[in-house]
Amino acid sequence: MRANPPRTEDELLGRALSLEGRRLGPIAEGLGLRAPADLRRNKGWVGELLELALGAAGGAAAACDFPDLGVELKTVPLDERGRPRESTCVCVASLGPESLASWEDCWLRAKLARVLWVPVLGRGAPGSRVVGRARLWSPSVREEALLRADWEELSGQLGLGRFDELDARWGEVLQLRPKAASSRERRWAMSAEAEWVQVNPRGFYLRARFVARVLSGLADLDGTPPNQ
DNA sequence: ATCTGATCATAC
DNA sequence: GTATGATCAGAT
Repeated sequence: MRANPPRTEDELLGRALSLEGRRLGPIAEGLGLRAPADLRRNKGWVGELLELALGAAGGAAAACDFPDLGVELKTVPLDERGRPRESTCVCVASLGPESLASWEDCWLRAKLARVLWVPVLGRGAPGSRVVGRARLWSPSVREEALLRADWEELSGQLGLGRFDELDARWGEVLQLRPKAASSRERRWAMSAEAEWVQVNPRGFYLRARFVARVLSGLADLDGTPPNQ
Protein backbone atom coordinates (compact mmCIF):
# COMPACT_ATOMS: atom_id res chain seq x y z
CA MET A 1 0.00 0.00 0.00
CA ARG A 2 1.47 3.30 -1.07
CA ALA A 3 0.29 6.82 -0.40
CA ASN A 4 -0.64 8.96 -3.40
CA PRO A 5 2.21 11.11 -4.65
CA PRO A 6 2.14 14.58 -3.12
CA ARG A 7 1.23 17.28 -5.65
CA THR A 8 3.33 20.06 -4.21
CA GLU A 9 6.43 20.51 -2.12
CA ASP A 10 4.29 21.94 0.65
CA GLU A 11 2.12 18.87 0.67
CA LEU A 12 5.18 16.64 0.77
CA LEU A 13 6.79 18.58 3.60
CA GLY A 14 3.49 18.66 5.47
CA ARG A 15 3.21 14.90 5.27
CA ALA A 16 6.76 14.47 6.46
CA LEU A 17 6.29 16.88 9.35
CA SER A 18 3.12 15.09 10.40
CA LEU A 19 5.23 11.97 10.94
CA GLU A 20 7.48 13.71 13.46
CA GLY A 21 7.49 11.87 16.76
CA ARG A 22 5.86 8.76 15.36
CA ARG A 23 7.42 5.34 15.79
CA LEU A 24 8.25 3.37 12.69
CA GLY A 25 6.38 0.27 13.86
CA PRO A 26 2.93 1.88 13.81
CA ILE A 27 3.72 3.67 10.56
CA ALA A 28 4.57 0.31 9.01
CA GLU A 29 1.42 -1.30 10.38
CA GLY A 30 -0.66 1.48 8.89
CA LEU A 31 0.77 0.46 5.52
CA GLY A 32 0.17 -3.22 6.12
CA LEU A 33 3.84 -3.95 6.87
CA ARG A 34 5.71 -5.40 9.79
CA ALA A 35 8.90 -3.94 11.17
CA PRO A 36 11.85 -6.35 11.00
CA ALA A 37 13.62 -7.37 14.22
CA ASP A 38 16.80 -5.66 13.07
CA LEU A 39 18.24 -4.10 9.94
CA ARG A 40 21.08 -6.52 9.34
CA ARG A 41 19.24 -8.15 6.49
CA ASN A 42 16.99 -5.18 5.79
CA LYS A 43 19.41 -2.29 5.50
CA GLY A 44 17.13 -0.29 3.28
CA TRP A 45 13.98 -0.84 5.30
CA VAL A 46 13.74 2.56 6.94
CA GLY A 47 14.20 4.40 3.66
CA GLU A 48 11.72 2.20 1.86
CA LEU A 49 9.14 2.61 4.61
CA LEU A 50 9.34 6.39 4.43
CA GLU A 51 9.10 6.24 0.64
CA LEU A 52 5.84 4.36 0.97
CA ALA A 53 4.51 6.57 3.72
CA LEU A 54 5.22 9.74 1.78
CA GLY A 55 4.10 8.49 -1.62
CA ALA A 56 7.46 8.35 -3.38
CA ALA A 57 7.60 6.86 -6.86
CA GLY A 58 9.52 3.81 -5.71
CA GLY A 59 11.14 1.19 -7.85
CA ALA A 60 14.70 1.01 -9.07
CA ALA A 61 14.28 3.63 -11.75
CA ALA A 62 17.21 5.96 -12.20
CA ALA A 63 15.16 8.96 -11.19
CA CYS A 64 14.47 10.91 -8.07
CA ASP A 65 11.88 9.85 -5.52
CA PHE A 66 9.31 12.50 -6.40
CA PRO A 67 9.78 13.02 -10.14
CA ASP A 68 6.99 15.57 -10.45
CA LEU A 69 8.51 17.70 -7.71
CA GLY A 70 12.16 17.04 -8.45
CA VAL A 71 12.72 16.05 -4.84
CA GLU A 72 14.98 13.31 -3.49
CA LEU A 73 14.15 11.62 -0.19
CA LYS A 74 16.94 10.79 2.24
CA THR A 75 16.43 9.23 5.63
CA VAL A 76 19.32 9.69 8.04
CA PRO A 77 19.89 7.97 11.38
CA LEU A 78 20.77 10.36 14.21
CA ASP A 79 22.58 9.58 17.45
CA GLU A 80 21.70 10.83 20.93
CA ARG A 81 23.36 14.13 20.20
CA GLY A 82 21.34 14.62 17.08
CA ARG A 83 24.25 13.97 14.76
CA PRO A 84 24.18 11.60 11.77
CA ARG A 85 25.32 8.11 12.67
CA GLU A 86 26.19 7.32 9.09
CA SER A 87 27.29 8.89 5.87
CA THR A 88 24.70 9.16 3.11
CA CYS A 89 25.02 7.39 -0.20
CA VAL A 90 24.07 9.64 -3.12
CA CYS A 91 24.65 7.57 -6.23
CA VAL A 92 27.02 5.17 -7.90
CA ALA A 93 30.12 6.62 -9.51
CA SER A 94 30.91 6.10 -13.18
CA LEU A 95 34.19 4.36 -13.78
CA GLY A 96 34.49 5.36 -17.39
CA PRO A 97 34.45 8.53 -19.50
CA GLU A 98 30.99 9.38 -18.14
CA SER A 99 32.78 10.57 -15.03
CA LEU A 100 34.18 13.41 -17.11
CA ALA A 101 30.74 15.04 -17.46
CA SER A 102 30.53 18.62 -16.27
CA TRP A 103 29.32 19.43 -12.78
CA GLU A 104 26.30 21.16 -14.27
CA ASP A 105 25.27 17.99 -16.03
CA CYS A 106 26.18 15.41 -13.45
CA TRP A 107 23.80 13.10 -11.76
CA LEU A 108 25.00 13.81 -8.26
CA ARG A 109 24.23 17.49 -8.59
CA ALA A 110 20.77 16.74 -9.96
CA LYS A 111 19.97 14.41 -7.09
CA LEU A 112 21.13 16.87 -4.46
CA ALA A 113 19.41 19.89 -6.00
CA ARG A 114 16.40 19.36 -3.74
CA VAL A 115 16.40 16.90 -0.85
CA LEU A 116 13.84 16.06 1.80
CA TRP A 117 15.87 14.98 4.83
CA VAL A 118 13.97 12.81 7.26
CA PRO A 119 15.94 12.12 10.46
CA VAL A 120 15.28 8.89 12.32
CA LEU A 121 16.08 8.77 16.03
CA GLY A 122 17.07 5.82 18.14
CA ARG A 123 18.86 2.56 17.64
CA GLY A 124 17.79 -0.96 18.35
CA ALA A 125 14.49 -2.35 17.16
CA PRO A 126 13.59 -0.56 13.91
CA GLY A 127 9.92 -0.44 14.89
CA SER A 128 10.82 1.55 17.99
CA ARG A 129 12.77 4.21 16.17
CA VAL A 130 11.12 7.58 15.89
CA VAL A 131 10.79 10.01 13.02
CA GLY A 132 12.44 13.38 13.60
CA ARG A 133 11.70 16.74 12.06
CA ALA A 134 11.96 16.68 8.29
CA ARG A 135 13.76 19.42 6.44
CA LEU A 136 13.59 20.41 2.79
CA TRP A 137 16.99 21.48 1.57
CA SER A 138 18.84 22.80 -1.43
CA PRO A 139 22.57 23.39 -1.32
CA SER A 140 23.54 26.96 -0.57
CA VAL A 141 26.05 28.60 -2.85
CA ARG A 142 28.78 27.72 -0.39
CA GLU A 143 27.65 24.12 0.01
CA GLU A 144 27.40 23.67 -3.70
CA ALA A 145 30.92 25.00 -4.12
CA LEU A 146 32.20 22.41 -1.65
CA LEU A 147 30.30 19.62 -3.36
CA ARG A 148 31.47 20.73 -6.75
CA ALA A 149 35.13 20.93 -5.77
CA ASP A 150 35.08 17.41 -4.34
CA TRP A 151 33.04 15.99 -7.17
CA GLU A 152 35.34 17.47 -9.79
CA GLU A 153 38.43 16.14 -8.08
CA LEU A 154 37.01 12.68 -7.45
CA SER A 155 35.44 12.20 -10.85
CA GLY A 156 38.53 13.62 -12.46
CA GLN A 157 40.60 10.93 -10.78
CA LEU A 158 38.07 8.30 -11.81
CA GLY A 159 38.20 9.56 -15.37
CA LEU A 160 41.99 9.20 -15.30
CA GLY A 161 41.63 5.65 -14.10
CA ARG A 162 43.47 6.22 -10.84
CA PHE A 163 41.44 3.61 -8.99
CA ASP A 164 44.27 2.35 -6.81
CA GLU A 165 45.00 5.75 -5.34
CA LEU A 166 41.38 6.71 -4.75
CA ASP A 167 39.95 5.77 -1.39
CA ALA A 168 37.45 7.08 1.12
CA ARG A 169 39.95 9.55 2.60
CA TRP A 170 39.69 11.76 -0.47
CA GLY A 171 37.20 14.60 -0.39
CA GLU A 172 36.14 17.07 2.26
CA VAL A 173 32.36 16.68 2.08
CA LEU A 174 32.05 13.92 -0.51
CA GLN A 175 33.84 10.60 -0.51
CA LEU A 176 34.07 7.52 -2.71
CA ARG A 177 33.40 4.20 -1.02
CA PRO A 178 32.66 0.67 -2.21
CA LYS A 179 29.08 0.28 -3.34
CA ALA A 180 28.46 -3.33 -4.19
CA ALA A 181 27.10 -6.60 -2.89
CA SER A 182 30.65 -7.58 -1.99
CA SER A 183 34.30 -6.76 -2.55
CA ARG A 184 34.42 -9.60 -5.08
CA GLU A 185 32.10 -7.71 -7.36
CA ARG A 186 34.01 -6.28 -10.33
CA ARG A 187 33.42 -3.86 -13.13
CA TRP A 188 35.62 -3.29 -16.17
CA ALA A 189 37.35 0.06 -16.35
CA MET A 190 40.29 1.67 -18.12
CA SER A 191 43.22 2.24 -15.80
CA ALA A 192 45.66 5.14 -15.78
CA GLU A 193 48.09 2.80 -17.55
CA ALA A 194 45.54 2.42 -20.36
CA GLU A 195 44.83 -1.18 -19.49
CA TRP A 196 41.46 -2.76 -18.85
CA VAL A 197 41.23 -3.62 -15.20
CA GLN A 198 38.52 -4.96 -12.95
CA VAL A 199 37.57 -2.70 -10.09
CA ASN A 200 35.06 -2.77 -7.28
CA PRO A 201 32.10 -0.46 -7.96
CA ARG A 202 32.02 2.69 -5.88
CA GLY A 203 29.47 5.25 -4.85
CA PHE A 204 29.55 8.90 -3.86
CA TYR A 205 28.73 9.44 -0.20
CA LEU A 206 28.07 12.62 1.74
CA ARG A 207 30.26 12.64 4.82
CA ALA A 208 28.32 12.53 8.07
CA ARG A 209 29.79 15.82 9.22
CA PHE A 210 28.51 17.53 6.10
CA VAL A 211 25.02 16.14 6.62
CA ALA A 212 25.24 17.29 10.23
CA ARG A 213 25.86 20.80 8.98
CA VAL A 214 22.97 20.62 6.56
CA LEU A 215 20.57 19.37 9.23
CA SER A 216 21.67 21.86 11.81
CA GLY A 217 20.24 24.49 9.53
CA LEU A 218 23.14 26.73 10.40
CA ALA A 219 23.10 29.48 7.86
CA ASP A 220 26.15 29.63 5.73
CA LEU A 221 28.24 32.50 6.90
CA ASP A 222 28.24 33.94 3.43
CA GLY A 223 24.64 34.93 4.02
CA THR A 224 23.52 33.47 0.75
CA PRO A 225 20.03 32.03 0.65
CA PRO A 226 19.62 28.50 -0.63
CA ASN A 227 19.36 27.97 -4.33
CA GLN A 228 16.03 26.88 -5.64
C1' DA B 1 34.54 7.27 19.15
C1' DT B 2 34.97 7.79 14.36
C1' DC B 3 35.96 6.38 9.78
C1' DT B 4 36.64 3.22 6.02
C1' DG B 5 35.75 -0.74 3.51
C1' DA B 6 32.28 -4.47 3.12
C1' DT B 7 27.82 -5.99 2.76
C1' DC B 8 22.35 -7.03 2.40
C1' DA B 9 17.53 -6.93 0.21
C1' DT B 10 14.76 -5.84 -3.57
C1' DA B 11 12.96 -4.08 -8.23
C1' DC B 12 13.40 -4.31 -12.96
C1' DG C 1 23.53 -7.26 -13.91
C1' DT C 2 22.60 -2.42 -12.30
C1' DA C 3 20.00 0.53 -10.00
C1' DT C 4 17.44 1.65 -5.66
C1' DG C 5 17.35 1.92 -0.34
C1' DA C 6 21.17 2.07 3.29
C1' DT C 7 23.72 -0.22 7.72
C1' DC C 8 27.21 -3.42 9.30
C1' DA C 9 31.55 -4.42 11.24
C1' DG C 10 36.41 -4.20 11.43
C1' DA C 11 40.27 -0.86 11.42
C1' DT C 12 42.18 3.25 13.22
